[in-house]
Amino acid sequence: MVTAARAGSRSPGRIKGCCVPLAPLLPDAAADELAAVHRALADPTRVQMLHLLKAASEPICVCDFTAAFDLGQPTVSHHLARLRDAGFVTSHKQGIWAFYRLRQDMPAGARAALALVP
Amino acid sequence: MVTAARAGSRSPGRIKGCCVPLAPLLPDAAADELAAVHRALADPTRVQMLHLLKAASEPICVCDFTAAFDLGQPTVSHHLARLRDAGFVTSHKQGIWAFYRLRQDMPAGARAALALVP
DNA sequence: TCTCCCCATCGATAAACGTCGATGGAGGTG
DNA sequence: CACCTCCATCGACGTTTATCGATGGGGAGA
Repeated sequence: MVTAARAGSRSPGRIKGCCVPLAPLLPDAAADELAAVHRALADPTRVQMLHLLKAASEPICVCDFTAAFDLGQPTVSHHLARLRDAGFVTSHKQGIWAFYRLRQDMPAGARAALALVP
Repeated sequence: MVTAARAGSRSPGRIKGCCVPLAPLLPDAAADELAAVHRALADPTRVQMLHLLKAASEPICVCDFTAAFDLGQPTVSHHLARLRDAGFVTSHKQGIWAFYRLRQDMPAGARAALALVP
């Protein structure tokens, strides 16, 4: 309702200066998914992890992350799991070690967000 | 330390299959700032708000957001304040109403993140 | 086999966050 | 003036999140 009139001048039915018609909202699923992708990048440690992975030519093992971040190993594992759940990385075990790399078939939203990381 | 040897073949001092040299980390300030920008988009309501603002040709008043989101007015105000603190929007009061619009001089990080919102 | 190392998971704790109801100020309208 | 609307802030509550220490499994090496 309310067909407008922000100009404040003529035009009847609404002397009020607000209540412009708005664009339709995004589908809830789209907004939730976008928010989820950004939540994965909402922590400096995970930003750094993706930065390292973008710069690396080979998969990086958890022990390297643990050495780089001055954080406990369970915390590092936790962050990597979040990046994996958000679709940014995959892991594979090789002998004793677990290696993480950027996913090749990264979801579109994740790929776009990753482009913002130096 | 540890000059490498991922190939697993020759080269002494490290038969281990991990511990590749990593790229330098981002400056802490850069990682924190990036994380802060993404944290602002880490909620579906704020994603929708930016979506509406991108589509709007004029500033949007708080009462419109309140009507659009099925949330209490204090909550809407809270989200808008977060978007402002993150550098996405500015507000100005006009009579009784408070209008929000995208900042023209948006920080580079915010501008890039905003591009991900449809 | 026994032992050590790497790592994912669990449980706990403190901080941050989203939401609400209540309050109060600023600005129109009568 | 008194009254009403709009909105920012405050205090509180429940949920999520980041972090840690402890635990346990899986693989390598002695």
